[in-house]
Amino acid sequence: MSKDLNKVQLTGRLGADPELRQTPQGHSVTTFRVASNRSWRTAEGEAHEDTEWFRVVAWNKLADICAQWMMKGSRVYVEGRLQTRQWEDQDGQTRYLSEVLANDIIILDTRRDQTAASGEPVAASTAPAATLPAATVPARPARAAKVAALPRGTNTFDEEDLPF
Amino acid sequence: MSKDLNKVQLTGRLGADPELRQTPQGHSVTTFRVASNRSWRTAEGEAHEDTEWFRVVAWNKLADICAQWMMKGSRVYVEGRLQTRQWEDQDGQTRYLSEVLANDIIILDTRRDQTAASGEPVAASTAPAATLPAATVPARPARAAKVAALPRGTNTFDEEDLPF
Amino acid sequence: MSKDLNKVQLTGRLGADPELRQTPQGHSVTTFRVASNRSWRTAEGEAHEDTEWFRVVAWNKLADICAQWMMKGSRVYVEGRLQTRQWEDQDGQTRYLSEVLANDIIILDTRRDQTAASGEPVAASTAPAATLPAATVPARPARAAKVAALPRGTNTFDEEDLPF
Amino acid sequence: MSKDLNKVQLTGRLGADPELRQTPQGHSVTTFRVASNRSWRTAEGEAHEDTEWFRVVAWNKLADICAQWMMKGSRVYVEGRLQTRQWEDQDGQTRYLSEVLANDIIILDTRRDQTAASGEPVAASTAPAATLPAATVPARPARAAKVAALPRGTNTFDEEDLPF
DNA sequence: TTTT
DNA sequence: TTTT
Repeated sequence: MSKDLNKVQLTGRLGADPELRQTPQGHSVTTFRVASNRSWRTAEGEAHEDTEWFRVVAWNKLADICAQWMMKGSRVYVEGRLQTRQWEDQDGQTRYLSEVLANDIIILDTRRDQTAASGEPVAASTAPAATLPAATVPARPARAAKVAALPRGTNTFDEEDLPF
Repeated sequence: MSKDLNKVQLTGRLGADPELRQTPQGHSVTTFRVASNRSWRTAEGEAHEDTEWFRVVAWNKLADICAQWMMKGSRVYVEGRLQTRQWEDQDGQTRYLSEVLANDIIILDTRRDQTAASGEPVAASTAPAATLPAATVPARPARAAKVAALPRGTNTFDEEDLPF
Repeated sequence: MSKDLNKVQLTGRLGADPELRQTPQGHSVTTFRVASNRSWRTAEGEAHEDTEWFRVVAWNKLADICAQWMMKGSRVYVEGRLQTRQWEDQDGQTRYLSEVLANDIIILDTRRDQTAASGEPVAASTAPAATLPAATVPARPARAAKVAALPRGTNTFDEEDLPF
Repeated sequence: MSKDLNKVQLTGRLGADPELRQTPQGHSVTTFRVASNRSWRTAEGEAHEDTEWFRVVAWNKLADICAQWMMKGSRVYVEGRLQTRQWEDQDGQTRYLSEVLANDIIILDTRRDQTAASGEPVAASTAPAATLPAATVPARPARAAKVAALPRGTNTFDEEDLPF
């Protein structure tokens, strides 16, 4: 079996804050949705625009960084591979869900109103990169993990009991 | 609205011959499925492998080239953007289908048994690139377009009556 | 001869304003340099950082957009192919210069002090995308084209008399 | 300092066998040159072709795999980041050399006459991926490391005494 | 210096 | 559900 390329690259803005969860084994998993905008002109010169939504999943250290530095409205670059989960629904229909399993994320900007609560900029506002030491800023409050279902695990971690 | 990146790149082999159809407006549309293989080892050193299937759509000249030069088993590089179509099924459930709208394709090799029928290599066997003049080789027989449904058009062509 | 992949993708900030020139045939050519930063940790946990400089060339409409919307400090995404020009210097030594021939550019943000002169934001500050109609904003003053040398042309335009 | 994208992706064929060397610290370094072909038509329909040569460097395990599985004529996919080394030559001129520091390589095919010597296919002929267990095939004879100069190290390994 |  |  040969090795192939499977790469997705996208930029866009988060539609909501990322959701951080912990697996029973103690691995972090963060999911979020990204709106990627496109604008184009028809042959006649009419302007159009369009938004494509991506579901993104990040694991472990990358998951923690996402939860800490990104929020609703943040603009990000995401690179990863596309994986499509497939299952039978209650009506016996095959259902598909495609998502990007991230392996690299660059925060292109954070939301402007990030200073709202405190009145002064959180470090994240000048935070260049996802690789900055997390400890230098107060993490955003962890979101509760009201997790349930047990879909198929990713192959990176061989877990059968993911929290989403 | 800002312009964003939405790029998918994959290599893999076609699971079946490409399907070429014509829209009522006379545009060519070719669809095919690509199996992209991945192999990896667990921390313990166990070998694993996995296949991810992509649905790919190509339009116009690129559609014609795909139908002419590619077949079941061909190894290809595909680049395009990911688009997810979404609709309500008969049970009122939202269904999703993600596919790659190709804008560049490189034929990495054609199938080995391409000489099977005739006993001599079809022109595709020496076909270097997707950019070769199509007229220099006999096209593979067009597959019948037993087309029906009317999903959402792609924005590239503003068509409402796609043949697939 | 087969068709191959030759793709470069980078993000970074412009080290200086882009330089726009016109060829004798009336084609626009814009060049600029981009600083792409990288940070990493050694195995021992020491932080390091590094800047890689890219020379970028854009042609025609893309060249005009770059000159109009980008300036020193702008953060951009650039995609293109790498080409290395090569020549003999006066000492008979072979010299090389690699540059990215851009085919897609996304402006990720413009410089913060873009309002400096006028006290109010130039249109570029709200400029979402490189694809906006150029006519809606006053172009930055064209930089003079004090052009001279005649390096090897790009193959896109078959010109022998480039202005840089 | 922010984190940026610096990615090169190319396909092409090796102009010569890869050169494997060992650093004094015992790290493997393999270098090779890849010819990436491009064909295009002018507006008038004339066919043109062009070859771009890339210098590629791989380290450690990836270096070993390259040396073992690739040879002159092999077609490969290479992904990495571009780095430009710069130095003063004996005439005080600044010289530049750009190369791709590989982080992923896919072997797209091996050379057809790989069976030449033995009369039967080496395992590499069916070798799908760069990730196959090296031990299942006889390695190609290691090339001698007649190494000398001391250019600037790559930042991945913090070595000052590279063998090329 | 590759390949078709 | 994002953003300009």
